[in-house]
Amino acid sequence: MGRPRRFDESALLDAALELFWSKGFDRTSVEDVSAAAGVGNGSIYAAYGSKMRLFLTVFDRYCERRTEFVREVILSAPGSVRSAVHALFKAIIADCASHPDRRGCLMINSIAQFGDHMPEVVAISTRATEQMEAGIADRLRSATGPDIADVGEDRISALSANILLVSQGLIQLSRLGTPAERLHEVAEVFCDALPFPRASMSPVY
Amino acid sequence: MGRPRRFDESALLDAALELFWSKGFDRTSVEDVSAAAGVGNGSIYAAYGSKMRLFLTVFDRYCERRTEFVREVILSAPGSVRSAVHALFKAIIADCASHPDRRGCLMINSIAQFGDHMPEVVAISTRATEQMEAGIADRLRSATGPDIADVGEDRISALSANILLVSQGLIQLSRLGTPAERLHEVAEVFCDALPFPRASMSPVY
DNA sequence: TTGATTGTGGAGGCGCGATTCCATAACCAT
DNA sequence: ATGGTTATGGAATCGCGCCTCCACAATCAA
Repeated sequence: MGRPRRFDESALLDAALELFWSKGFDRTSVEDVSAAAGVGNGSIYAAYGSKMRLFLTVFDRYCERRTEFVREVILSAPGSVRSAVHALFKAIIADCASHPDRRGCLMINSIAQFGDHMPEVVAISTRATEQMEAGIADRLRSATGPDIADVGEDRISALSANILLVSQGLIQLSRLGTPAERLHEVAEVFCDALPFPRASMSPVY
Repeated sequence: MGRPRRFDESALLDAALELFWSKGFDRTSVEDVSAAAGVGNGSIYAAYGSKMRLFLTVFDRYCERRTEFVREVILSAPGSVRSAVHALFKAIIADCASHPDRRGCLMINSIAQFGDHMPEVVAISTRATEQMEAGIADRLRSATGPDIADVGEDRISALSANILLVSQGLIQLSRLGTPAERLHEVAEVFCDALPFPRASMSPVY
């Protein structure tokens, strides 16, 4: 055993996330990360090997958190399926509003920038997307009692993907400066169209 | 009057578009554009001043074409509103499939990359988005006869935004390698949920 | 204590690519 | 034809940032 690591890895990754997310990969230099985290770049390269691998580590961490966030919101939301989806959109919109710089979602941003030449980014994103869809699908199934709705199992998956897709679309819209009210309107229209019974007519689960 | 421009500006912009779109802004050098278009970089700088202004010119051109594409598809689609929306998604998915490199949509990519520090990109994107939404809204109104559907004018706008948002989401999904069949399923589920009468029950316009 | 091993951070190498320069060419007006 | 003006494209500049290097520090085993 040699000298133990002195820097706080979690803090370093958080600092790097803040920079990569707010400024973007190219506009963030390793020096920036080094300065923000108070860690010499030698240590960073010893630990991660390259700027890109540092990014991938940060990105994976972000996607895991994001996945957990979506699953947590949709799965813990009480009431009808429609209200749960509504809660998801509301949480997403609130999350967007919490970033005044309109930085959007790092996963979406990274797919846009690296999707065509960084297989790792695609792999991590695909995995996260699948897990989020699975969480949404689990929640949707809570309303597929025989007398509740006629949403077949085969459509649950596509519908889950659709819901996730809309939530990502809302984030994209927010990047253009669309006010939260407008986002809520768009989300509302979608919720209204969901093939599930109205909240007022469904039992409380 | 001095010496006239020798190079074909349209060809230059198309060459630059191909590079910026397929490789991304940062991974495309001005030399690349110069070589691809057969135009010396001196001419490029004389005409556009900087790489970024060249990009903005290209980007604006792309957004106009994209806007026209969406408007053309949705407005010229015959039949019910639902089938028109379906046609839009189908066209979008086909367009994605025509790019085996899964490059996505330059507008979405650019918002992701420049949305937070390039006001021009946001402005161009916002304008394009508004025009696309307006086109979709026009098409939706073709079914708002008193006895057809009860979609209020106030919801037309939100619904239009929603439809556009889904089509952009489909593009994003395609970047992860989602097969066209799956995209069609997701689009289908959305179309089915639209608050318009079923195609089989509505008159042919 | 001492040697082996691994972490640390700052200084510097080094290549890449945006931008500028410039000698030359093409065109118009006179 | 000639001078004024603008276009051209290749060469040169120049700064930035990824990455490497290295002297030094901290820990453990013996």
